Amino acid sequence: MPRATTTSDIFNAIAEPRRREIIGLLSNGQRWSVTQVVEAIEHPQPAVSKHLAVLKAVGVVDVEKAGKERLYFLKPEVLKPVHDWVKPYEKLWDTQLARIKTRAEQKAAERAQKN
Amino acid sequence: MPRATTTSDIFNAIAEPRRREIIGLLSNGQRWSVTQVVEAIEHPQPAVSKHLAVLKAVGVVDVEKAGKERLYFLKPEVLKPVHDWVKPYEKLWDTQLARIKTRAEQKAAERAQKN
DNA sequence: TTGACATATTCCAATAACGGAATACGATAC
DNA sequence: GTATCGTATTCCGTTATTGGAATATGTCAA
Repeated sequence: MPRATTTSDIFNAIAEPRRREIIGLLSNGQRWSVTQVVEAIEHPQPAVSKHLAVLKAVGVVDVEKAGKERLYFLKPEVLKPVHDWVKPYEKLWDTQLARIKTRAEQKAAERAQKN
Repeated sequence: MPRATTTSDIFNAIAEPRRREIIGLLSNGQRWSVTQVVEAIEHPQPAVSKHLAVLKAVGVVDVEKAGKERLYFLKPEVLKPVHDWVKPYEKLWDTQLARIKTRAEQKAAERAQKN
């Protein structure tokens, strides 16, 4: 069994850095033509069109026709599963950092006592 | 150019659902032997060992030897880049929901005025 | 209708994933 | 040392991906 398709879910779609970059561009809420995306990220037009097709397949972007242009825009809510999955772990490194910080403060307090 | 390696970064590593599942298991902060993981997720041992190897390669888990067992545990901070990347988008679907809510409230207010 | 522009699609080559099966390695116990 | 348990590794076949190049499709304007 090969690796899951890039279009099989949002986790596979965003594994590719340039696709995350495109999502980042569209995050300003504006509609972007393919040419604009091509100019922003430095990559040939066919490659960009392919990445956009993957993003569209998983639903994280959608298109609007405008004459000869295609205007892509973000559907951010499709990223929610990623957020929901990773959010709980935030607490783990938070508490770990908190623990380190606490220990550092304790040592500082000990040093202060000695003097 | 082929797809990026699953071990090339955390985004590629977590694209595979069973690897996310394993991360979920280890999120209780305990050390898990391979056998325990095998029993928890239903999957043959070699497959689990391979997934663990990928997770270890990107650093999101680490191992400790204990006799003939290998005890794996989570290094949650490696997930931080994923969290950091996706977090800003939260606001987008939040405001979108907020906008819908606002509109609903406006309509309710309009209806209230008519009566 | 011809041409120019915007975008999508197709074909290619190279690469790596995944599960499965078999097997190898390593540690303990007898 | 031999058996056994726990785990890792190797080999296999199938399949998708990626960028690149070339080309096709579609839309508008002159």
